[in-house]
Amino acid sequence: MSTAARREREKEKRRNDIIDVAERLFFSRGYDNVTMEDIARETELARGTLYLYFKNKDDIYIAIAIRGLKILNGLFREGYMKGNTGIEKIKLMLLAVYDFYRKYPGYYTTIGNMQSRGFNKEDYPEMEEVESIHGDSFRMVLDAFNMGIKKGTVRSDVDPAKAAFILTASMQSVLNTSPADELVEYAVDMMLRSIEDTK
Amino acid sequence: MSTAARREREKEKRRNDIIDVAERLFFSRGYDNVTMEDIARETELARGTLYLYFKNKDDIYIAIAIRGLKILNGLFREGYMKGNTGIEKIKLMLLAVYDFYRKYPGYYTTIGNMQSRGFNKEDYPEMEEVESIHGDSFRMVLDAFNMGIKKGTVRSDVDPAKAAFILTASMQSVLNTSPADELVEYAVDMMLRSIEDTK
DNA sequence: TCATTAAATGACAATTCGTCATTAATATAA
DNA sequence: TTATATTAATGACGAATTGTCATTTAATGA
Repeated sequence: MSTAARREREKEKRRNDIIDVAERLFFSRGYDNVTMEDIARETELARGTLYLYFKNKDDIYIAIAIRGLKILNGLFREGYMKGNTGIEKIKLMLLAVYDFYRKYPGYYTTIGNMQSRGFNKEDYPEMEEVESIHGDSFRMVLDAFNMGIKKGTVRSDVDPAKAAFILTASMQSVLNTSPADELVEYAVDMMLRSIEDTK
Repeated sequence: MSTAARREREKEKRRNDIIDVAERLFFSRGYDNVTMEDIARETELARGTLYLYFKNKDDIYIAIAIRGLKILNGLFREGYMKGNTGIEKIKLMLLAVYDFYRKYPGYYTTIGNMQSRGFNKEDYPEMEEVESIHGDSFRMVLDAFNMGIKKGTVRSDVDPAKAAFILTASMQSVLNTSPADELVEYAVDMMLRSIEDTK
């Protein structure tokens, strides 16, 4: 009776195996220097088979980015939980991005590339999930701002949504420049300084 | 006697014509949706001829980005000149980026794409020029910081190099999100607030 | 006028993509 | 167990596109 269920599991497993192989290859050689043939060879499948699991090469790339986004989102959540005050939560979440960047550089660049490619939901329905995860992360930053303002650790004249948006975008771009630790710390301090309530 | 010189001019002219056509196509359809054949057709040249003027498709793309960088650099210079104090120069240069983004969205995204592709100087010698223009722009921001610190419009505990770097990177990434005017203004204010001397 | 140099051409091989008719494997029913 | 139906996998194929190079065309100047 559970045949169908097992089939489903196996399919999921195979899908994941493909992503495993693909991400290893993409991370080491870059998107353009990996062919579907390469992925097929390493997974010991025929090229055509890959297309039973993914629409095309981009589709695999998005799947990898989603894995990364989930990890990043988890780190965000940790930061959010650990921080006691609003401003502290914000700081820890900014540092979480840095942590992610260092621990998972492959995922980091994959996410960046995916964003700049601008896939649309019509062609790639998984982009819904991307948006959803992103929204979840953003909501945490927003919450931290609101809490900070209410409790007086964040300046009351700060617009939570705008500031949350700007801070996360800025953090991202600083990391895109492959900066030294020192610069990142400095950037975090600068950002916090611009929102901190110092009265 | 000036035959060689004229030849040189004509060659330069043709090169520019190719860039003209290519940028029109790239801007309207995006890099991946433009073929060398398309560019050849519109320039009324054979495909092979394009390769006499450019190493390959990426090479054309870089040439377009360089055009954009020169324009942006000019806007930077304007802002630098117009501003009376250090902080004012900084503000005007940040707004110059925004101005560039609005007036030349095609160049803006081309530059962004080029950066994320990470071309190296060995394969693409023109990347030297890219670096040089970039360095020139950066130097102006840096100068403005130094002046601001000396004259007291910028906080004295700000590290000019780091802050200059972070500010420009942040501005760029905010724009990458296709923001509303309102958000950009807010971002500029936030950034300035973090470096302003308010004593 | 004619030989030399420079510019342009387009046919070619190579790469890689995504499809699809066919084959193989697995599950279900008799 | 055997036959049938369903699901999964295959790889040959056509299409698109890239960059090259031997050949042709045009321009120069002796």
